[in-house]
Amino acid sequence: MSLRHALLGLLAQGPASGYDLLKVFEISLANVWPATQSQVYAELARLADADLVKVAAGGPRGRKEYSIAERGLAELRHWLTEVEPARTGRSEMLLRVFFLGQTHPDQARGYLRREAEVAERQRERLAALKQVVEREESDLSVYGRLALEWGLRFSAMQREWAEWAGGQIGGGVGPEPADPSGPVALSDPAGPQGDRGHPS
Amino acid sequence: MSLRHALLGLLAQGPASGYDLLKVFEISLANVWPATQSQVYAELARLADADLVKVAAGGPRGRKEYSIAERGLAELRHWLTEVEPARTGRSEMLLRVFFLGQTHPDQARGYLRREAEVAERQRERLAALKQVVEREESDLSVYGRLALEWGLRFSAMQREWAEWAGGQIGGGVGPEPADPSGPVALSDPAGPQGDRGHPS
DNA sequence: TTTATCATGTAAGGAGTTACATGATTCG
DNA sequence: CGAATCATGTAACTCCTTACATGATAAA
Repeated sequence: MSLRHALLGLLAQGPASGYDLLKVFEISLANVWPATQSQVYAELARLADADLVKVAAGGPRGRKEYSIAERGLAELRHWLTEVEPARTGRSEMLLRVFFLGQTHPDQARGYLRREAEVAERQRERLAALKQVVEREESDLSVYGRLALEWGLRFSAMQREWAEWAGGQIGGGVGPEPADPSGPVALSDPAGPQGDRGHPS
Repeated sequence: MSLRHALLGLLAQGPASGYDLLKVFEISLANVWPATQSQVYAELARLADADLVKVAAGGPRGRKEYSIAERGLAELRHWLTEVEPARTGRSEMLLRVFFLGQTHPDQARGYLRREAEVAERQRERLAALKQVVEREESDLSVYGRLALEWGLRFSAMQREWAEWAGGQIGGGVGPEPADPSGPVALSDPAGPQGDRGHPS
């Protein structure tokens, strides 16, 4: 139920319409908590229904201005300080890594190289944003900067890991004979496979 | 649709029942792609229906043994090499960071300190697992190791960031007067807020 | 006047979670 | 015999995505 809290958090910084909030999701929260138009409008309606926000209808073109209510602020603070964050990460990127043995080493290396490149582009984008933010003496709060720094560190880590990982694969760099049907092909009858690593 | 590919990936390593696969999800893929019992059984049925896997019914107690079909293997390889990974990360942890200005600096620091501790425990757990894996001369494929290493690097990064971030907050370490209703309280009428950082 | 932007909603479906429900077999 | 484990499924609900649908106002 974190979309709810994202909306409360934004409304705690000042009143806004669904449309306004949507913009913030696109520009600013896109990489932390993406949300679609459908979702935002629906959740705002629920929030108003639960008296966590107040609505002032009647702006220019059907515009509704939402502002946080006492109960909403209380809920936000409760969530921030007393609710244990869910850490159920899903990573399509890592899921693929587990099964990369099903491809040629060359393809596995290619996959990791592309990941390294994507991470590097991301890092550069954030580094540029950081420059802008620092130069402009900031609209951006301390906390926004912390998130930005997380992104920088994450993308640097990701790039370094992907480069290292690419180097770990096989010895052969040129084309090698394909191994017949997988990496180790554990098809023992005694149930499937032993333990595997579990990161994050 | 990655649960589908996770199942195909596991079945590519050898036949298994839904129950077997569930175990793998609990032990091994839990941190990369968690899945529940409901989900696994339902998806296996769909997979069989689409002829991506074959079923051999009739084990001891209603046990059904699934094995990957040609089409399934083709789909798996296609996904691994030709489908661009979705990078839509959601992070409850970072979402909170954005709104930490709604609490006392002390509480914000507390939050980040707890995150650092959680990350450190995670790191230790993975480091221990790495030792085991290295000592046992490994059932764990090269690729499992790559994922494990990712987890180690990620949790180290997370811990370092959280410690650094805690230090960035306020100057005051003792109790400070609460600021009335938020950090900067951008309640300007000219639409909501400027740009904010967007990490990963 | 046409186009872009502002502004809000609904509907259908996929994916995930939690809870319920049932029964067979093995081990102590 | 009773408990643990093996083994499979269904139902209800929440959350998210994609697509459809509509209309007002501001700027060129």
